[in-house]
Amino acid sequence: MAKEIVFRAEKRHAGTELKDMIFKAAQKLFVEKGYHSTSIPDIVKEAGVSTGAIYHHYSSKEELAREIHKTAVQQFLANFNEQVRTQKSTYAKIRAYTSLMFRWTEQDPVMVQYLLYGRPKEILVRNLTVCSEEGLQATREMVEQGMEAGEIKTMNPCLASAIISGTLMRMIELRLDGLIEHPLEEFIEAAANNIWLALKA
Amino acid sequence: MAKEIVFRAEKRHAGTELKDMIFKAAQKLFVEKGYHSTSIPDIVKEAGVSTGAIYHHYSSKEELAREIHKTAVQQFLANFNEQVRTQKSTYAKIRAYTSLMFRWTEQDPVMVQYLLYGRPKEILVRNLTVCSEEGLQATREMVEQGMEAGEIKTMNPCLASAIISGTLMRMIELRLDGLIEHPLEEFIEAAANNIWLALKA
Amino acid sequence: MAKEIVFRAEKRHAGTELKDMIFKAAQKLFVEKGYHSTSIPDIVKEAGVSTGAIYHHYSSKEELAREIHKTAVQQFLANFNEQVRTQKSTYAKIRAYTSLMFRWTEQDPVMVQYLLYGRPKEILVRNLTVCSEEGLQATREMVEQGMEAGEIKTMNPCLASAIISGTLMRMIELRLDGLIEHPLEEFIEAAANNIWLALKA
Amino acid sequence: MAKEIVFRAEKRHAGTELKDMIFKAAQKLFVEKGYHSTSIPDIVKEAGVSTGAIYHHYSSKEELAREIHKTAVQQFLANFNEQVRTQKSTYAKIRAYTSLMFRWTEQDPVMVQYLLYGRPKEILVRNLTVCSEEGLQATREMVEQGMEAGEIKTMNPCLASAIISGTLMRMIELRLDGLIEHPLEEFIEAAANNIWLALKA
DNA sequence: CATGAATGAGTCTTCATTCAT
DNA sequence: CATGAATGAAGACTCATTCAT
Repeated sequence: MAKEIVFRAEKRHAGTELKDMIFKAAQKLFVEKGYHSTSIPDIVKEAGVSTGAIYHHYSSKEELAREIHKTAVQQFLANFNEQVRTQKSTYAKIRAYTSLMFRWTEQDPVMVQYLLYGRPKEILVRNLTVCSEEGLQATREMVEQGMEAGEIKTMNPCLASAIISGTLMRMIELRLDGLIEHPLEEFIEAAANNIWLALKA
Repeated sequence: MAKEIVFRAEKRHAGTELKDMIFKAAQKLFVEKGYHSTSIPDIVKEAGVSTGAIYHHYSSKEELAREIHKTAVQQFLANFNEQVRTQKSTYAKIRAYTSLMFRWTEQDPVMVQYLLYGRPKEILVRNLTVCSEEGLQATREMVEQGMEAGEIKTMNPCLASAIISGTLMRMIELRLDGLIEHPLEEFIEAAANNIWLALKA
Repeated sequence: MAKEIVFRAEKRHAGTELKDMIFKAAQKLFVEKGYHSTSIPDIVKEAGVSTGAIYHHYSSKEELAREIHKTAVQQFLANFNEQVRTQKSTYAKIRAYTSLMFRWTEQDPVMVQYLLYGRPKEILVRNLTVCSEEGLQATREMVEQGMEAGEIKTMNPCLASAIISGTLMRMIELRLDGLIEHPLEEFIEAAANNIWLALKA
Repeated sequence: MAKEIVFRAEKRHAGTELKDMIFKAAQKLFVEKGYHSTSIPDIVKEAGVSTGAIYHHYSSKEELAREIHKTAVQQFLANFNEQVRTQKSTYAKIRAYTSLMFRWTEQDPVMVQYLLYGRPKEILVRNLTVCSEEGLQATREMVEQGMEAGEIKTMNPCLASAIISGTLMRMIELRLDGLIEHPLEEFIEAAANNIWLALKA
């Protein structure tokens, strides 16, 4: 329980410090104020770089947003593969998934917020959060394997996925909004167990 | 089961047809393209009214968005009070809640979408969807009464609420995104039952 | 000295109270905030009438301004003819002119302000205040008669007029701006006498 | 008398040519058409720059107007200090003041017009022309020193100031309005002398 | 006569993006 | 690589004016 869990956050393009400063400043502002309310001048100020520098590293504001999104997704998937997929039983997977998301939220709320709210509705063509798209795939796969193995009862996979990801996302949302005051780590056990009650064969 | 359920959508200020046309056009566009990507000229075109008419009825684009939001919330609460609160047992309430939201989604997806995604993050100060704020209150109350009555097991109320509203919201989201192809009505029974498994004493 | 001096301010179009309310509200606002910063809605609020009423009585905002201007000029000329022109000696005329303007300022600052600042530069084609145009004529005539009579020394009539009207206007301006705290009546004697020193033969 | 008098008009921020072009175009238009009747597109056309350029150099139309005003005041004060304050006798000062204003009017009527009419009534909070505020201070000081030195008779200083500045302003006004057809330089001698008659001890 | 909802041209301003230095 | 002045299309909003009731 005391072993350190490291959340993957690979360095982007080593050597380009400026690019990283821009990335972080933009990520912070996009989450804080939203994509449209964040102007290039805002990022310029926050990152302490010049306008030109931004366009040197990203072809447009949109690409910058997409890049941040992509990074969030990649981190999510890497973490999921490493910590969730590797589990044997479905229950263990659900517990690991819960643990992953709750811990990550406490550790890097900005990134998780981007994953949840960064719904690039007005940016990207498709209208899905990470948790709807890549996260959905991952959750669905987990559910279907669980059913095949007879660990999860026969039910509509979408419903099963919705119970898992819906509950987790909602808890995170409540925590980020300040409506839950305790660290989410305290709820890992209970959340996973109750979700399991709804699904188990 | 066959009795017609009418969703409350009271007419605003009879006689002000234009106001209503503006309201509906804006609501549609805000959901479709998002608040910031919807310009006043867009609304003008969609509603077939003049720029001035919009500002005659709403003091600003923001107030227009707020008004739409408020209406959505009011309808939600009215429906909730009428259809859910009146139920006796907690299970019946959860079932009624599920039924309400799933049917409503099929009947007026635009309004429900506004309730879910209309998260006026960049508009209002607080960052909560209806389902986080008013909806949260409603769900929480339901949960706490259920616990007092011994129908729901003792657990963190936030978690219990998250299981209920998270699952419902996620199902609706998947449906609105086209990832669930069947009408949500088909899932009322199953969703309510499985949520109940996670909560019952 | 105690006899009541009445400043002419004939009623406009007896019977149309509304027109008068509009006139007064507009006059007040034009002086307070300037022509361009006063909107029709502003006048509607101040006068407590409807938009339509304004356009019923005046064909446009500009005409309203012109009407106010015209009225101010007419009052000025009527007062001038009655109180100044009737004087015998040039000194008496200057004294009467000074008295007229200073007393009027104390009695109806709004009207006088309109006369001075109401420079309808952006409204009318010509760029002259009352005091430049009609007032100029009046002053000039006074000056030229004084010269012919040998009371005023031979000098450029424009310069003579400028000394008279310039001094008076400046005093009024300082008073209206609050830089002179005593009523202008106290300065009638001194102002007239000193102006006279600059002009007398 | 034939020595060239140079009116101070220091260059602003060398290297920012555009800023200067904007400044001059706006100054011209504000004088010609008034602040409110001059639109940003008007300035864009007149200056031959882009909209953005204006906002790159000035934060708003209002700030632009204020900047022009400030510059006019600064030039006025610099000229006043250099040419008027340095004179020994009060008569010499009045003569120098007259000379300064009349010559300046002929040389840079736009700037002087801004000083006189640029009354930023609807822009600034206070309602005073340069000649009412900074100019007033300057004139008043001159008058009070003259009285202390026994050169000007004892009288209300406001009245004395009004005689001086009122006469000058009025002459300039008449000249700018085309009612005086000769260059004001021809009137320096006479104006100063007659003003002096009204004030001398 | 009076009303005030409706109009739409025009206003100031912002901001993503480019490019000469 | 980096800068930031310059661009201009597009945005939200205002307001004088009209007209059906």
